[in-house]
Amino acid sequence: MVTLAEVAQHAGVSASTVSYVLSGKRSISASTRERVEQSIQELGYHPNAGARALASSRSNIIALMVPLRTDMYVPVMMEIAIAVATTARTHGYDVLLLTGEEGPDAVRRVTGSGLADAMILMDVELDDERLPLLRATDQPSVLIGLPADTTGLTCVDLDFGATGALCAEHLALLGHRDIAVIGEAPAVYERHTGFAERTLDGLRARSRELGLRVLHRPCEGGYDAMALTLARILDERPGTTGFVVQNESAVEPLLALLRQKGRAVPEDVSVIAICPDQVATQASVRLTSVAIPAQDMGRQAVEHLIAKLEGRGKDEVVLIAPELTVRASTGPAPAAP
Amino acid sequence: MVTLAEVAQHAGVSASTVSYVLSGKRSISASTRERVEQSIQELGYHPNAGARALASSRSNIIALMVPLRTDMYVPVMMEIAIAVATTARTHGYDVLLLTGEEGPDAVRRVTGSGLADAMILMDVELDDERLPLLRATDQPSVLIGLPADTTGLTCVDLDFGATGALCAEHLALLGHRDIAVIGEAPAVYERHTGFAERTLDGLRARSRELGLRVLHRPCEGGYDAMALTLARILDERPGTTGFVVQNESAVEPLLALLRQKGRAVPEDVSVIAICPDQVATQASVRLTSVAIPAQDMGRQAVEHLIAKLEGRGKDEVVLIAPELTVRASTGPAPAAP
DNA sequence: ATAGTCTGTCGAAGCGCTTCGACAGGGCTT
DNA sequence: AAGCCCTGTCGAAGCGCTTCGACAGACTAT
Repeated sequence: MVTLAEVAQHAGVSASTVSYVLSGKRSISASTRERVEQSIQELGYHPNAGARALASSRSNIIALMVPLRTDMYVPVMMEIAIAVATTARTHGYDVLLLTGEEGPDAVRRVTGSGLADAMILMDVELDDERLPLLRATDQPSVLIGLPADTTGLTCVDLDFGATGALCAEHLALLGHRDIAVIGEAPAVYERHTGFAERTLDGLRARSRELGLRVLHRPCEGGYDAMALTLARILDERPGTTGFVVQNESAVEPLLALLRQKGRAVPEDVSVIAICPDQVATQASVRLTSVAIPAQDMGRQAVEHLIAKLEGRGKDEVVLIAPELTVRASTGPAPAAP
Repeated sequence: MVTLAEVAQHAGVSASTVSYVLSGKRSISASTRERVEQSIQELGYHPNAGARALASSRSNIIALMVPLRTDMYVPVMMEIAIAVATTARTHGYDVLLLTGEEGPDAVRRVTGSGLADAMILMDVELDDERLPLLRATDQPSVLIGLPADTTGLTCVDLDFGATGALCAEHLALLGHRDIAVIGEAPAVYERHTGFAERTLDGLRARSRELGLRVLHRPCEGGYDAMALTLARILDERPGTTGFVVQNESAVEPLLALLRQKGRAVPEDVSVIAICPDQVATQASVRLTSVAIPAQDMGRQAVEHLIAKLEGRGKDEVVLIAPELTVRASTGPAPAAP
């Protein structure tokens, strides 16, 4: 293992000079800088992370807490995680992957040990146990998701309220009057993650203004659950012509079932999905959808975190504006029979 | 920040004693141990990761390199990553998330800086640029996947050859004679990741023994690509009655298309998927499938890595035996017309 | 010419921990 | 009773880096 001292000796300067070349915190003459950089190259020097962390009390590591359960939006989580990792690297940070398993203890461990300089939390619940800890520590953090009380916190999330409203608007504009919302699995609502409720609230509020009737049904993914849910919806509101689906694993079953029942998409019924673009374009019908901007969320979370680490940046809630892309699954409501 | 020294003072012992209580590397009397543990509790002490890494030259961190591209098996990757993280924690290790983006440089950086004690690589290509580096360093590593040359390496993977054979056997046993393999996107083959080829080789070899005719077609996911691929297959081999699908995003489109063409599953055609169980059970038909044991792969990779870190454990290739679960998508071949 | 200001470099301290050798004291053996 | 070996504890060195204050030398202002 090559050390700073060896580089210094090789370049004929003192250790501190090498350190300053590396950090740029003091001015160094062009000639020495070159000599040092040359030596670093030749010897293949890499600063020792532990020593650096100890001396500077900054680890250059960001902790990312991902949910342990994988009952929803797995590709989204993955995409966020990857976006976080790549964005962090462009700022010279590495990412430590924590699972939700340890819960609040993980927060204590990370802040206590100086393992990471800051953290990003995903899958935040409305009244998350980790929040008091985050507020108590002076270590910067960013949430991806929105808890009930955001005071003293920085949060990044899709504006799910606006997303719901956008869906309502689109369907209303096409002349639909009775719409159904296929929601996440009941477990998601019980866990109080918030985003599902916010979507629904936004959608309901806008629907009221536009005169839409809304029926909401949570739904486990899969064919059987969807079949049951759809049957109930059509039983209760046979005139339903618009569907908003917020559950990746219900999308394809829904399309198959509609097909099977002889209801053509988009001629007879319209379907909007709230899902990543990839899902929308690969479905059996190219879906009109509101995208979940996973990359953007990950990237913004990191940018805000870095801003806080550098003393810039304040607590704030960043809601990303939803965008609806019209594809082949929505069309004018059929004339009333 | 509480330090070792403060704990020592609080407990009325020396710093080294506290250290030995923590590490258990020397015997400590029950009474002092208790006193020290008490102090640790009271003061809320967490050892400083940087200092520990510097002094012991072990970071207690495992690096995990995940693929940057997300063109395939994303849920599998995620599941593996989570399994790695949780298993690592049970052994006292944390996980550093690296993306494939940096390529070989990431390996240099991690080994050079002592950021991690060991690494796990996913998405290994047959002739991966990172392999020479891994062989050159004395830092332990485990691959998830199988390169062309495994000498000096430890690898964990599903036995895709046996997986292919298993699919062939199942279909042959049911009386099918003409089968088609819907493979991964062409890009996957071009990248030489190996697993797709191995599946095919295993399947072809067993098919030859069993007298099956095999048609292989790579396929981008999605409805349109699948439609094209299926049309070509049925054009070339109209008598095809068995499908093996190794591409998550082709599964549902295939089922929809078959339905649309009036070919009933499993009465007219049988479909086997090579995919995680979750996908198989949530599809519009409950799919007979060979599971991709993501959790198991992640867990085993960590176990082997830990073994190497502890001096036990040797270079070896661990192939996980595939298991075929019969569900509702396969049945006897229809009588010849 | 003198004092004052920069610029570039160095030496030394110290970050919080692990670990090695030393050693006091108690229990054996002989 | 002398010598020995354990067991449990301590002190000190040192891991590789950052950073602070010091300072030599070159330059500017008076």
